Amino acid sequence: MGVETTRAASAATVPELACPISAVVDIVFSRWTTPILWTLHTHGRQRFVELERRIGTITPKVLTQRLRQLERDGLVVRTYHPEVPPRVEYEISELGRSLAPLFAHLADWSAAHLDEVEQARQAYDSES
Amino acid sequence: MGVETTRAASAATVPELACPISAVVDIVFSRWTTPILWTLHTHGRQRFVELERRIGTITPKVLTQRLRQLERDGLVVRTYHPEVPPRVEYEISELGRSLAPLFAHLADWSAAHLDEVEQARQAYDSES
DNA sequence: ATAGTCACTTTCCTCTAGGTACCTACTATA
DNA sequence: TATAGTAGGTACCTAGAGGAAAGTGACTAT
Repeated sequence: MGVETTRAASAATVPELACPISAVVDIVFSRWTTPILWTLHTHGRQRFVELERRIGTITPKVLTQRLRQLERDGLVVRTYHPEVPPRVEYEISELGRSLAPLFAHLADWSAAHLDEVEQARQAYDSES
Repeated sequence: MGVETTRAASAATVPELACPISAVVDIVFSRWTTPILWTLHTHGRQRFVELERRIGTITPKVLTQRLRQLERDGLVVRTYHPEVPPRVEYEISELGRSLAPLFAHLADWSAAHLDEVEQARQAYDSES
């Protein structure tokens, strides 16, 4: 054990064998990606600082990391304008927009069932 | 700092202000929950060791933690039979089953667009 | 001359999720 | 006698994610 580093790592650490949607979950629902995609979706093309201010609690380092990852996955398009001061704009790609019905589906489930989750938690916490 | 532990933590760390689906994502797509729910969904009610073997790479400690969390959130029902040796069965709750179309939607997106993500990654890695 | 803007980058540090290993009590089987 | 199976609990440890804060470079405004 300890030999599987590069490509065998997927079999050792990623639980995709038991779940065909794990790959998508890693891409779309890793930390900070849904607030970024949601902000980009609702406010359209915008600059780095606008994203930073709208999300509010994210640090620039993490925002850069997540945007790079989203760009690499083809969900976000980055446009660099070599001006002074530099201007960079981010927008959702075509591929990213194809997630919109999925997010709407999630929002629907949230509206319909989130209070049931809250009730289940209160019941669980109060009994045992 | 360090004072916000119980309820102020949600405002300090959770990015829900910018994204109305963050709460659902935390509940449904936190680590190991999709393999567990998927296995429970496809193989029906089953015991702890069956889940452990089917998922394969999960440790019993983490499996216990995740199952407790899913039970608390009302997505999974745990049934304890006080026999010797003890027998415990897990199954998806009604609330958990309401996630099925969402998971199907995700599987559809995966089948339709996962290769585009892979292509985007290769393009990104080869150029810069 | 100083401060401010933008889009990051870098360094340092903390926190915790998760892994390893061992433990429980009881029974059936070899 | 010893081992395996059952569903976990507990203690310890490490790797890595993520936060805080300062720096960078080129230019502008005061």
